[in-house]
Amino acid sequence: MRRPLIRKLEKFTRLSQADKEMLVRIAAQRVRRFAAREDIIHEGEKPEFINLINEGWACRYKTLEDGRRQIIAFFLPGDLCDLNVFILKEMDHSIGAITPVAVSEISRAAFDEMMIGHPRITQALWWESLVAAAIQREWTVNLGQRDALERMAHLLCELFIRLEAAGCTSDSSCEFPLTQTELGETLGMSTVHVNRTLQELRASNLIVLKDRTLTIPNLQALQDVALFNPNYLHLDREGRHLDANEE
Amino acid sequence: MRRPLIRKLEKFTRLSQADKEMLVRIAAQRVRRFAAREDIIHEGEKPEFINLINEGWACRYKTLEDGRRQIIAFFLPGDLCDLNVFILKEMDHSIGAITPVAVSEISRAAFDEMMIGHPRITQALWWESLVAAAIQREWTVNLGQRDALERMAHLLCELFIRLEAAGCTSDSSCEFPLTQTELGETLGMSTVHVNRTLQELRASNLIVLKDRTLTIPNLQALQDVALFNPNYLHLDREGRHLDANEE
DNA sequence: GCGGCGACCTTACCTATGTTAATGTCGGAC
DNA sequence: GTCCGACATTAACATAGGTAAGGTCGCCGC
Repeated sequence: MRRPLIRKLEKFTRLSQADKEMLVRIAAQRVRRFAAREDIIHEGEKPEFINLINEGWACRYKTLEDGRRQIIAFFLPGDLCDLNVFILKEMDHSIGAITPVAVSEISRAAFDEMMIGHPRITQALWWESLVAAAIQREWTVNLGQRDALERMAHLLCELFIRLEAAGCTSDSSCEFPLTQTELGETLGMSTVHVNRTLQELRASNLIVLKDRTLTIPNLQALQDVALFNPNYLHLDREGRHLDANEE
Repeated sequence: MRRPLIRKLEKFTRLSQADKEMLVRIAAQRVRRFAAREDIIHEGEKPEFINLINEGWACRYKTLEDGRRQIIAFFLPGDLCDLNVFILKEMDHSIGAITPVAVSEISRAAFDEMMIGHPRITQALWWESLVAAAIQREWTVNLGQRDALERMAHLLCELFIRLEAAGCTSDSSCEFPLTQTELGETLGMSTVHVNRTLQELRASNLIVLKDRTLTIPNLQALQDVALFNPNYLHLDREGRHLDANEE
């Protein structure tokens, strides 16, 4: 069985056996499953748990009064929703499943226990939440400055690299469940233009996207058209070059 | 002397006298001043402190290789830069002064001391960082879904309400130091279009903007054109209706 | 087997916003 | 007092991307 959270956190720091057991235990209790398109939590509800995505893809989204919808973030396997959300009185956005998902609910008590007894996990979770914030900032840059082609390319690079960190890719391919409508809601463009843009990336041999599978034959080339700089993902562990025996 | 941080945190919770003294003490040590346009910290540097803006406006920004610049967030008096940034190896963006600013540097040690001895402050700082994340999400929605007029109106509403929470407004006016170029870099539009959009808001009597002063004669009306919903700022304190004696 | 539906693709046309460039205004340096 | 730079404004024109409409295909329920 894959443990995407552990795999991801180890990009940041080494975890002890006890740390890993703790994380497995946390992820095992209170697992809920949702069908594709189902809401995990809805705007206005009181948040009671930290959600951890174990399997599948989910997203944050927000809907304006007049129906326009914006996808604000994607949650991939191993992603945590919001450390400490329970401080807030109510959700200001919704979280919905994109594919069928398995989610672990982490209670306030379990979270506090972890923070006290496992300083390395605490550090690693801080890191993961700082990275999540950095991703959100990069999306701001993406929407504000890049044109449609760059924007799409950037999103694909990011998702691919994040999936890789969670151990959800093989070679240069990954599952890719997003519809063109969802891509449009993410990138702030119409489905028509999403289609045009994907065609353009295909025509340049930058991507192969078919049957919910994405292949990126030359990631560097795609990064180049996206003006993609992976530094915001903070995946380079302190002293990583010393750990030749990994990956 | 104003204490915008204390004022803001009290929107979330009541602080004890000891809490307030702690915050004053923290804000007093290691104060640095920067001129307008100067960088407080630059992309690539190692973050060593949490920065607290005491006076003036600053911003996060990021520059693409080809020179395009996106302003990612504004820091107003009382805003903290990033809890726990020192976990990261290097900054993935820069923070620059917009006006002359006074910044308090909070060391890792001072931060830890506060976390241990002052649980209410800890809670309040968590709240402030969750709100900062919510603001970043709302900017994603803003750039993705709203058109130029809505986008500008939304930004103005947000800034005004945040300044109000920090005690930096009087009646329906506030200082407003942003140039049209900066507004463009924030909202992902050209300066020409920023100008057109401001003219339109002025013509509808939604704003008065002159000599670096912004007046919003009817905030509700501006919120209506922006499709602005203040819930993401989480300014309504638990049981606020019980505290009739405030504000 | 048929009707319906959702994902996807396509075309033709239209508009919000960008680009370029000229002009205006104001405050500071000398 | 004049020169200069920063900022604001305006106009004329260009284009990226939106809208509307329709078509194809595969899948599911009955």
